[in-house]
Amino acid sequence: MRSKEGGTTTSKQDKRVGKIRRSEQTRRRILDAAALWLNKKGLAETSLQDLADEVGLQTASLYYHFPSKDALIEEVLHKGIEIVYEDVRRALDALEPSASYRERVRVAIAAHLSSLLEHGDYTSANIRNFPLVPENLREKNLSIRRQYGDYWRQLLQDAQKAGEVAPNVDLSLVRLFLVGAMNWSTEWFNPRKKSIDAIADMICSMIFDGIGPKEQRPSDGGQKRVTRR
Amino acid sequence: MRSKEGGTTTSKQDKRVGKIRRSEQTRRRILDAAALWLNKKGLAETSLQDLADEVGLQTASLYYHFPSKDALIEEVLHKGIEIVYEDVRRALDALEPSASYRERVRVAIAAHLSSLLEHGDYTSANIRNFPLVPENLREKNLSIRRQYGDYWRQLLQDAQKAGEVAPNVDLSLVRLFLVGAMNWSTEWFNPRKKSIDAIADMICSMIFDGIGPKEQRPSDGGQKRVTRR
DNA sequence: ATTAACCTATCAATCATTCAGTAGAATGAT
DNA sequence: ATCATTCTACTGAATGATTGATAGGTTAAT
Repeated sequence: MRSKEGGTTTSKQDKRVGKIRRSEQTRRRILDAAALWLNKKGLAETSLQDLADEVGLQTASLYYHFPSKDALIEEVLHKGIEIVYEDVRRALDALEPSASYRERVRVAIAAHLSSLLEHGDYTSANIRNFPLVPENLREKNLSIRRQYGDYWRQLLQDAQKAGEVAPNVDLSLVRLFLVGAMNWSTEWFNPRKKSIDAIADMICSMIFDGIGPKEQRPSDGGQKRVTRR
Repeated sequence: MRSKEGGTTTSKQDKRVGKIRRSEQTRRRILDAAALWLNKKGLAETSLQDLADEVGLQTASLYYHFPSKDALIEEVLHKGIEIVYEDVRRALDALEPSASYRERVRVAIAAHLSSLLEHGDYTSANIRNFPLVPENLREKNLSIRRQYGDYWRQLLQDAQKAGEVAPNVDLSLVRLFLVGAMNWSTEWFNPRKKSIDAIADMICSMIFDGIGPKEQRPSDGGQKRVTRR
């Protein structure tokens, strides 16, 4: 997020050290407004006029901060996955190394859902708009999307290697299926009905144990088997 | 599909009995073109100009067949779910009454996927555009969507009553999860990689048996338990 | 001769974008 | 401390292109 461009703490003749550049603020406000509108109305019904109104500017002023509408949208979309990716990775990194893979998957699901449904509009704006956004806007998104996909792939592979996923299971289908189901949650999620953690729990046991009737299964308490080698 | 309006076989002064009205054909072609564009480009980038070009008409001519763009889009969207709903119901009705619920679910999944990925653009146009389409276009869709949801709800409830789904499973989450995952398949499905039937099979056993390692599970052959009372 | 099916021409509205300007803050020179 | 200059952040007006939509005319089949 604070990576590119020297930005606030530039070296040469930037006297306002601790202060944030004024334009940085409105730039951010424009992006926020765009994420909001993209998420609520979709790209089809998000005009620069709408964004300018939301921020309290003239449409022409947006061009001081962004070279084009496409560039603006692109940045919102990029932030979208970047945020999910970071959230999920951070959540997994925070786990103890002894955590089972089942627990890891559960945490990853919860983090993805939380990022999608609670943390602002960027993530959901991305997920909801990406499928039908013009190709030229998608291009810059593809690389980081692939990275995120690989991250999940790796997680599931490790789980399988550790014996926590049956060896005959097609991981790529599991991944697509799981991510798809999570992404679709923007369409039905209602925070007053069920918490994200509860949903993540249920999805996890559904994925691992299935919904079929259990036969004997000696009720070993479940997740604390710590199968690492 | 053939419900409203007397249509082709009207009573009074309609001489061409077996023949299809000329306008019916082009009307259909317009709808087809709309479904195609909606699916490929999305509503944002589907203009009446595009549709007219695709069909070989002038944009003004579209207004002979439809009162407005909204009405045209609405009809495409409506046909969308209508088709899935019918496909799934037909597939289930074709099963022998002795079929297990697991088999029923498998067939329902296959039918939904097939309708979504193989049978023309209407279904996928609906699924992909609905989330971000303006509200006034969604209204007429909601009723039939709810019906289709109820249909799945009923199927899963029956399965649970019959003992083929564990009693403690939250069916509404299963349904939302399953439908979401299926609907997302438009984003990744590749017919050359895996057939729809194969995918349906895998999803089904994933949902019922889970991906976790199997313990003893006496390999009873599976689906032929016929639990109908 | 009537009607069904489509066309030409045109409409106002909205779209993203450009450009010339400007108020006010920051800067530098005195 | 004062004044002139430069730069930042924005405005106002206008651009051409495209949008959905309307009105009136034309053709072809019955």
